[in-house]
Amino acid sequence: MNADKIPDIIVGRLPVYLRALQGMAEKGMKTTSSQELGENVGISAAQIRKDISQFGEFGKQGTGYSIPYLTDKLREILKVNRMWDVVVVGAGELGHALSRYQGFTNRGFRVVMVFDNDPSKIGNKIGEFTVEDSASMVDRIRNANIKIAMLTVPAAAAQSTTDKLIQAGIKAVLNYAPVSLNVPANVRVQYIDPVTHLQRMTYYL
Amino acid sequence: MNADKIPDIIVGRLPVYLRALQGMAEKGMKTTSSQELGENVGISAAQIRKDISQFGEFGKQGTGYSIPYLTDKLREILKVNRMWDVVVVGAGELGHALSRYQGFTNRGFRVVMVFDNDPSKIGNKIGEFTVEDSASMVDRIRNANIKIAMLTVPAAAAQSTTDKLIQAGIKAVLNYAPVSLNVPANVRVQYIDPVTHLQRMTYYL
DNA sequence: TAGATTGTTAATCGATTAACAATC
DNA sequence: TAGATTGTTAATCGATTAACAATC
Repeated sequence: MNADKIPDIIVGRLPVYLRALQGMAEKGMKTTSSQELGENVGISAAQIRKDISQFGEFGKQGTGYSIPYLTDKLREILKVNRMWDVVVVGAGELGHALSRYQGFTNRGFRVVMVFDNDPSKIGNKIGEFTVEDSASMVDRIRNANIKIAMLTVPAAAAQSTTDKLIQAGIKAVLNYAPVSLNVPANVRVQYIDPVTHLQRMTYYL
Repeated sequence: MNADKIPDIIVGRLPVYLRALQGMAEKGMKTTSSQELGENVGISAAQIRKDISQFGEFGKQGTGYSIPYLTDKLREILKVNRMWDVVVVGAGELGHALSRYQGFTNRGFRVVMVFDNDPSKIGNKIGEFTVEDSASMVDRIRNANIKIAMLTVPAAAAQSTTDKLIQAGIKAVLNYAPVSLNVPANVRVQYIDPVTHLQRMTYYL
């Protein structure tokens, strides 16, 4: 469990393994092998064994990996064996969809607040949430000790909103705005921009 | 322009460069350097020069890169100097948001059809679109010669829907369902699962 | 011109794969 | 036991960085 020099590229594959294992569990499977898991996720068996073995010896020769056990271990490693509170910033259609998404809770996350700076949106209901004024965002996030934000504001507002989030103590940003963000080294950003993903595929068409 | 042995990891960075250049152009900038572009996107200047030089000599010593010229070249390389028709499969909240997203058209894509298999959704209007029955999907896509799909169906339906899309001639799938897809080698898949992105960050929290 | 910055080479660094002893 | 599969090592493969001549 040499927890501190694991390459990010390995960390990035663990959630994919975890997702596959949970899918297998739903099908009633009890064990799997690096071979089978690899076929499921499109990664070589050798790499899967190598990745997993960075964190401990979770398999058994001859029989492979216990799905519930490996699932538990991965959840522990990724720190999703708990519930993380998340804020949504930007109450447009995408923020709306994320706020109501049912797929977070059984994977370690729950949306707890939604913000926007548009007076015509502030106060609106989104499911159980009321859209709050961005003006109170920094205090609200800091007081609730929230560390994760999903950013669905327009590109032009993304950097300035991020700066505020960092002031508020946010350490992880899932950025849906189509723009690169500048953040301090102790803050993580992940990017979701459908267009960059599409453009990456058109190259091959 | 050795167009055929470019590593995928380089191809994957080009859309990010392109996005940054378009942002710079909007600010009225006319030229940039590998240094400046690198700071913008968080990549070393050396790597940016190396990546770009795989495709030609697009810069000038002493002055850097012309933003409009490099933009044109990247659009050409990525084949987004044209408009790609895209289908949305799954008319839930996310499919809804994607269907109405205004950010596609100026970056090479436009949604042209939306499908669902839920009778309560078929026939509904989403902006200018009418949700069509998935039963007619294969024919409709093949007849329109569409190559790109965005998949926003539930996880349980994702693989079978993908199989139909491939039958229909789809060659690129942007998969929002939280599951790995099995596809032939000539079909590309990109994954967008907010939870895997979040889990990749919680590791460091 | 002098200063700046590219394109490219060589060196370094890191990731993946193949292979197999250990062992369930 | 015999067969299967892990964990790990060494070899290979690929990506990144540093450095600098070329040149705008």
